[in-house]
Amino acid sequence: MPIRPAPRVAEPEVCSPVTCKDCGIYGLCREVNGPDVDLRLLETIVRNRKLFKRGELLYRVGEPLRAVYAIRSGSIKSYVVTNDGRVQITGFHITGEVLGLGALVANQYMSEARALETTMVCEVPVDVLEAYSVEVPSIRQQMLKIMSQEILDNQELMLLLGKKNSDERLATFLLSLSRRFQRRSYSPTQFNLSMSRSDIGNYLGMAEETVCRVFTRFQDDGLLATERRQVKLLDQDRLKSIARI
Amino acid sequence: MPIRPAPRVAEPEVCSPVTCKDCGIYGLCREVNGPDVDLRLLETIVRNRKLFKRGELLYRVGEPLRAVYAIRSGSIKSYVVTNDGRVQITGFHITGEVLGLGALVANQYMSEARALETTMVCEVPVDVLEAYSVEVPSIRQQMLKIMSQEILDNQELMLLLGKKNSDERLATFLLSLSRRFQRRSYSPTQFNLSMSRSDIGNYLGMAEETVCRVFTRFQDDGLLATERRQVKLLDQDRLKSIARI
DNA sequence: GACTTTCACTGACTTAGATCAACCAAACAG
DNA sequence: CTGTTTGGTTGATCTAAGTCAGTGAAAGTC
Repeated sequence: MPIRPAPRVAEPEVCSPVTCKDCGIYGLCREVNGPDVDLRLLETIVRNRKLFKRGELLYRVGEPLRAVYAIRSGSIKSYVVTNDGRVQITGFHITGEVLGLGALVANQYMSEARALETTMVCEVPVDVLEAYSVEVPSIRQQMLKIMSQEILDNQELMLLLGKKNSDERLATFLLSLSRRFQRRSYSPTQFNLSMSRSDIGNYLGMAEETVCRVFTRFQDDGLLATERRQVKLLDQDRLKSIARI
Repeated sequence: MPIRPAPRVAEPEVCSPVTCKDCGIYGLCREVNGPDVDLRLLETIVRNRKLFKRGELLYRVGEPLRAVYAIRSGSIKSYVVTNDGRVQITGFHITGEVLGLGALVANQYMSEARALETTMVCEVPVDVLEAYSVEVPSIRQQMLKIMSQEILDNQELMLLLGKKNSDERLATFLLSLSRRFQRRSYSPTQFNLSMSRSDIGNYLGMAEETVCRVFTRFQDDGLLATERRQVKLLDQDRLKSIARI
């Protein structure tokens, strides 16, 4: 049996709320706060803060679109369900990201969304969003950009599920999270996973046990250090070559 | 070795073009041909027929959106490619279906599309489409409906790739094709597969050989009859229970 | 603080499906 | 018409990852 050092990593940092600058709808807020526009959107958004506890539902598939959500702090999972009850997680959303925009197409939510931990969101009612997307053209642009990123993310997940092995899947997952934390001004090398091993396995199409084993092997190989949900990436280059990014 | 009867199936029917009534953009054509609108859209569409031979490319990922396509006859595959060259087919499109609408979000194509056989399409230039979607509100509705179906199809594929075994995958695939042929007024029980076993395997995330083996087993079990690309579904109920639909 | 539940991890074993290799039939090219 | 290529099928073998079972640690709960 190989000796594994099981290196300690720092305590989880307090989950601080994102600044508006790092928020996915900052573009929207900034636009309506330009020289010639009033503060109504920002005010509406700021007034509509909502808190979801771990496990609470934001919306269900098929429900009429009420609002889209920007995550100020915390994290959320999106998933779809078969008629025989099997679940496929289709995305994790972290602080600063926006979800629910896919619902704009059909005017109803296309998936279910559930908080992974205590999560504070800015709720943007759809009528407010639509009114402003008419008044301020670049809001429309911003929304389309987020929606097209959603399509690309889905395609990337299809590729991962259809064509990658377990090592590639987990490496891809960790590097994607890393990149997204960096974009929101968090550390790209050290972060806390708010989802369970089981959720990761579900998302990546592998068994929970396999997720654990790959984590352990990556740790043995000096690629990263983990302690439960705290992760420290030690060799991003090698992870990239494993993920084939 | 079990004796397999290898039942004969009828010759492939001639691939006849879809009637406008069965076409995915019929709603659009009909709208602009209502009592108070002129014939410009239909004329534009009918004038812009294009023929693609097997293997020819309709568009590449990243190319600026020029037009969307309605298939009059033939079939097309959409796919995405990793930077190391692996391919994941994300959809097959048959006669009567519309493709390219996903590109409206980012104003550029999100995947590559290639003809599986000699394929006749109605090309709808994006400026024509946009002009009419302003004039005729229900065209916008029709487009949104097709786009939301695309999102749902992607989610279904993620679920299939992440959570289903080989039998479920192939049964799901065949029943999905069957339903779509039926919608376009073709036989739901007997049809021609325009894609190779290798393409089916790629789409469903399984090896070509596994696709063959499952076809053979389904045939042995009396669920269907195949001869190369010609398929006859013999027991849709049992297929449904396998697919868990 | 004791009890229960949940979660992460590990080992032993099994298996679905991949890979490798070969063959045949149809389609195609000259 | 003949040689060549492509696509579909099958058998033999291998292996990556799933399943089952058990343990310990952490996090809730009363």
